[in-house]
Amino acid sequence: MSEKVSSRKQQVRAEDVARHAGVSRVSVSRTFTPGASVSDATRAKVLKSAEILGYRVNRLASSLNRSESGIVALVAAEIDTPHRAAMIAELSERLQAAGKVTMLINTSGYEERVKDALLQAISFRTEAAIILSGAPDPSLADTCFSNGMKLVLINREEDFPGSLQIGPDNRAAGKTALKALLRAGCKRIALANSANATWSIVERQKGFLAAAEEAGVDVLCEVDGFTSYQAGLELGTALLDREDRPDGIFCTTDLIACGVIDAARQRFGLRTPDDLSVIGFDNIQQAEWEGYDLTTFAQPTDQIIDKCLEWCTTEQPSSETVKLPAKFVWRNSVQKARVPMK
Amino acid sequence: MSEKVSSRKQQVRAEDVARHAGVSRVSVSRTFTPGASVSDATRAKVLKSAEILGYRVNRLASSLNRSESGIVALVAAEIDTPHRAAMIAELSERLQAAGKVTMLINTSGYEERVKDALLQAISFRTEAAIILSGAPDPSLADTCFSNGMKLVLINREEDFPGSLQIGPDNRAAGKTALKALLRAGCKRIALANSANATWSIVERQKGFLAAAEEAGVDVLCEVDGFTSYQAGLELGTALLDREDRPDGIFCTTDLIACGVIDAARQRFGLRTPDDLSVIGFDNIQQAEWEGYDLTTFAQPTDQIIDKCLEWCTTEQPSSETVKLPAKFVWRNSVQKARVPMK
DNA sequence: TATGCAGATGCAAACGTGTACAATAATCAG
DNA sequence: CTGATTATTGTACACGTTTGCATCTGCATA
Repeated sequence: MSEKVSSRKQQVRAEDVARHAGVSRVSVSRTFTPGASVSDATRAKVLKSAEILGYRVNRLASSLNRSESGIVALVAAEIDTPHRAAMIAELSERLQAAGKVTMLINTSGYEERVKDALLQAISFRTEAAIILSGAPDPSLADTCFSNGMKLVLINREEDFPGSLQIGPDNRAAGKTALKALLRAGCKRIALANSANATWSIVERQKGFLAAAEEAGVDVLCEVDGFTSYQAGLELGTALLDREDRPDGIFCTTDLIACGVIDAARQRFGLRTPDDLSVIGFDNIQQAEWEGYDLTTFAQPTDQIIDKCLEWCTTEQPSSETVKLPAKFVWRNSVQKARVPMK
Repeated sequence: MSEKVSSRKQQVRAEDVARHAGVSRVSVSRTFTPGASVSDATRAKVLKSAEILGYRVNRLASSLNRSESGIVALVAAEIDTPHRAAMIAELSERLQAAGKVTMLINTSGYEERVKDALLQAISFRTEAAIILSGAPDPSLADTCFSNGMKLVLINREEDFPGSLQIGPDNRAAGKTALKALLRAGCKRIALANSANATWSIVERQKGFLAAAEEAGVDVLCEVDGFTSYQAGLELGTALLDREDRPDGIFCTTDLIACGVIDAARQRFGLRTPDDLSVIGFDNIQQAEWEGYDLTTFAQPTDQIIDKCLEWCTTEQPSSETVKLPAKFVWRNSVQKARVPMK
C-alpha cells in the first residue's frame, strides 16, 4: 500500500534538495558543513531549496562517519529534588550553549540502573556521560572508555581511573559547620542525617564529627530515613523531643534542614535562630524562602560545570580529582556569634 | 600517528564480533534483533564474543534503516521549578519504561528557543516532541510532521492541527477555587497572579474571575512579577497591606501561594487558615510541607503521561485535544466551611 | 603561452547497521 | 531414499551522511 511507502520515504534527504536545486548531493552536504568549500551561488540555491523542502541534516547519519555524535548523557536519580533539578537545569543549559545535546537518563530506584544507563549511553555513542548519582562498575567504565566515551562523576571522590571526579569539599564544609555552631554559642550540638545518604553526604557527616572530636565536644547523632523533607521532620522531632534538647543542629541537606525547622516551629513552637540554630547544605531555592532563611553551604555549581565542560572537550583528558570549596552562605537560621573569634 | 588511528578505529563493530566468534556479520545483527532467526549455538557464540569485546549495537547506525530512532524530545523551560521538575522526572521515567530514550532540551530564556529546540529534534529524527512550555510556529510544526515526528503540547489548548494538546481543565479549577473560598465564608476575595504567566495559568485566572462575576462577587486582582515564590511574596505583601485586606486569596501557582503565605506569616503575623485562606495550584512537594499545608489542585500528571505515551505509540494518531480534571486537594490553608452547602 | 595556484565540484568510498532474497543445511513424511 | 518443508546462513543492497581524491574552471604570474 501507499501508506507503507509514505512511512518509509517521508524523510527529506540531501538528494532531494540537490535535485531541487540542480546541484550535486555533496554540495548540499558542504553547504551545511562549516568550513567546507562551496561557492556563494551554490550555497544560496541549496539553502533556498532546503528551506522550501523543509530539509534538516540527519545527525544520526552524519554522526556515523564523523567521530562525534554531539550527545552527552546525564545520568541522575531523583531528578525532581530541588538541588538535583537545579543541577540538571544548569548542566543542560550549558551543554546546549556548548553545542551539545543532552540525553537524560533517570536512574531512580535500583542501583542497578546506573549500569543500564551507561549501556544505553554507549549504544548511542554518547561523547560523555555525566553521572550525578551512583557510580558504575569499573569493568563497565572500561567498556565506556574503549568506546571512546568520557566519564564524569559528580560528588564522588573514590579512585576511578580515566574519569573526572568532581564535587564540593564535603569534609571541609562539615568542619566549617561545626565551627559556626560553636561560635554561635551552641552548647548541645546535634547532627541530622539520612540513613540512606549518598557517599558525599556521608562525607559531610564525617567532616562534622571529626571536627567535633578535635574540638572535644560531644555530638548527638540522629540518622534515619531518606534524604528528604519528611526525614527532616522526623529527625527534628526525635531530636527536639529529648530531655537534653539540642540548641544547634547541622543537617546534611537543606531538605532535611527545612524539615527540622518546620518540626521545631510547628510541633514545638521553637524558632530559628532564637531557640535553635540550624545549618543545611546545598543552598536550594527554599533555603532562601522567608519561612526558613537558612544558613547553608552553596554547592560550587558553576565551577563544577565549567570544569566538566572543559574536561569533556579536551582531546585526551587524564584522570583527575577536583575538590572545590563550598561557599558558606550566611542567612538567619544561626544565632549571631556569642563567642568572639580569637 | 597511531593516536589518530586509535581515535578513529576505537569503536567495536559488529564485524569485529563476527570475526571473533567465527560467524558472519549478519548473524551478529540477528542476535541482537528480537525475532530474527538465529540458531541457539550461533547466538551463544555471538553473545560470548560480544561480552568479551565489549560490543554494543550502535543505535545511531541502526536507526538509519529502521524507521524509528527511539528518541523522544522533551522541550521545557525553567526545569528547576518544582512542578516542572516533577513532570520531567515522571515523563523520563515512563518513557524509559516504554523503551524510549529522552532528549532534554532546555528553552529557558527567549521564546525563540522553542524553534531551535524543534529544529534540533528534527535533526536527530526524534520520534516525538513533547513540549512542556511554549508553542511552536505552525509552519515549523508542519516541518516536524513532514519528517514523521509527532507533537504533543502540554498545557496548551489552542487549535493546533496534527498534534495532541493535553492538560488540566484550568478554567474549571479556577471556578472550583472561587466556590471553595466562598464556602469558607471569605468576604474579601483576591487573586494573585504573575504578569508573565503561561497561557494555562491565565486560564485559571479567567475561570476564577468568570465564576466570580457569575456569583456577583468582586475580586481584588493583583498581577505582577514572574511565576515564582518571590513574586508571591510581593503580591502577598501588596494585597495584605491594603485597608480592605482580603481574607481569601487564590494563587494561580503553588509557588506564588507559598510566597503569599510567608508574606502573611513573616511580615504581617497572619496565619492560615485562621486569618487568611489561601488556595494554590500544582500540588508541588512544598505544598505538603508542614509550614504551608496548602490546599491546592493536583495536576493530573499520571493521566497526562498515560495519554501522551499511548498517543505517541499510535501509528497514525489524529489531532486531539484533551482536558482532564485537576483534583482538588484539601489540606489546611482554607477555613473550614462556615457557609453550609445547599 | 606555459605554469602554477586556488576555488569549486563530482565520483566513489566509507561509517555501522537491518533486511529482502537467494542459497544452503537440516528435518520429516512418504 | 526422495522430495518437500523448514530453519539457518550468506550475499547484496539500502539507510543518509561526510570526506579523500581527482577533475575542472578561472585567473594571475613569469
